[in-house]
Amino acid sequence: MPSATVENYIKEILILSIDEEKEIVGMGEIAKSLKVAPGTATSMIKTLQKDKLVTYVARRGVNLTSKGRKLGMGMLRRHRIVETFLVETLGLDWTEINQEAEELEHAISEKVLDRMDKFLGRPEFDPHGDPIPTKEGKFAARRIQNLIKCRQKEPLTVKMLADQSADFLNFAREKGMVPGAKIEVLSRDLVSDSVTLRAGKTKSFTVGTKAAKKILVSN
Amino acid sequence: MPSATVENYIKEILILSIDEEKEIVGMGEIAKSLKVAPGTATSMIKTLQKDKLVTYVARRGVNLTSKGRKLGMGMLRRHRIVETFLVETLGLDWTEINQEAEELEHAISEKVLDRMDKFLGRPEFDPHGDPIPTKEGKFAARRIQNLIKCRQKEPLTVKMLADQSADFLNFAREKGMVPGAKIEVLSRDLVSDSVTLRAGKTKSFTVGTKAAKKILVSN
DNA sequence: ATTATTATTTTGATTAGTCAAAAATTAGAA
DNA sequence: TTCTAATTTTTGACTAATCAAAATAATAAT
Repeated sequence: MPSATVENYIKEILILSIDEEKEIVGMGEIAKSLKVAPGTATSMIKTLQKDKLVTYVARRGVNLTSKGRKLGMGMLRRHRIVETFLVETLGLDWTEINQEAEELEHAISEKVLDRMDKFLGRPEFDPHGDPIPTKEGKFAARRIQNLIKCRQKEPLTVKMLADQSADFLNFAREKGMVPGAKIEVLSRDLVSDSVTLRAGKTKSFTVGTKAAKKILVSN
Repeated sequence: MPSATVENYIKEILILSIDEEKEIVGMGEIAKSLKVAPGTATSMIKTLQKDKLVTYVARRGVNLTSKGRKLGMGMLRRHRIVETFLVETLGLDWTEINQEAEELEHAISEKVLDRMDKFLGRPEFDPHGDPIPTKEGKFAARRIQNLIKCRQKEPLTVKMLADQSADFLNFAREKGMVPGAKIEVLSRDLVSDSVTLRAGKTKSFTVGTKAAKKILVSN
């Protein structure tokens, strides 16, 4: 049985490699995202290598083995099912669930996880719109994402508005961003903290990144 | 924040002191129930003492301080709410929940616990019939009832047999209905004047209402 | 091509929790 | 009471995970 620490390292390496769309992850990134000293990461990676969860070339980086990838996907599955449960069943706010899930994901047995999954109706996406891996470790085909992460200059469909305040919903409707509407991201600029987009055939407009994160779309 | 290990020691000391109805718990008992070497228990107790969770006199035994008792009751509360959730919501069998709860009780935040408690309707007893401490660390009073009045399809604990005749006591013992035994009422039928029940995991059987009134149980 | 900067790895220490086995103490039996 | 047996405490050692700081290697800058 891998320890909670091992599970965290593997999950983090998987997330980093998905986010940056590359196989090899640098030692610095790992240490930084797990908030440990760089030397700690190095020594931990060596034990992960002994356990055949990663391959590692000194001063190059780390790569998940298929065993490691399987474990990582399992952790992502746990994490996201737990998050979904916290929002759907217990009514927590989706801004506070990550922290909670971070603890629970290590404590929950395969059996309880499966029951929870069943209870929730085998959801495919978590409350952030991220896909929940299947038991076999594969992602569901479509990806629900926000306007910061999604690809640009591609047709997208609004799936959900992750802010239920009347102000926000009114603004969204006014601009034509209702669930089901077709929109497109024209450009993004993190310096000016803005995203420019067009809904349907209307005039393009610009929103801040905070608002953009609340607009969930699928491709 | 106490570690999971500390939480386990304190919970176990509380359980032992409740079970045996005495304040002071011996080192041997602690080591045995936690399955650690005796020396390990001794050294751990010393750190618990430094944290003011127990008082300890060498070669005498261990006693919870009010701080320790509060923590212990909190753990019992966590454990029992989680168990209730596993049975009520996820449909696990009440024979397998202890192990699961043992892990989850350390990972669950106060907030999630409270939401879970609310979701379950603030239950007073767990699936084993043990009382769930309140947030203030007090037990709800147990309700002692006979098999006619008690609720069906719920685990119950035999408390007392209200007929001291040898015949009746022999019959009861033969069926496994000794004080402390876990039983469950499967069905009641006043027309045929009978109550069907099961003691532990044995085969179910049926008794008349007159006998059923003499079997006192608590939930 | 050197030097300066940045990233990574080593080294030596620390903490929590554990065990095995030796030493000490208490309790029980003769 | 005195000796044996059981219990408890001490001691020394070990593992997992961590950090700080020194040593090393790779990258970027001049």
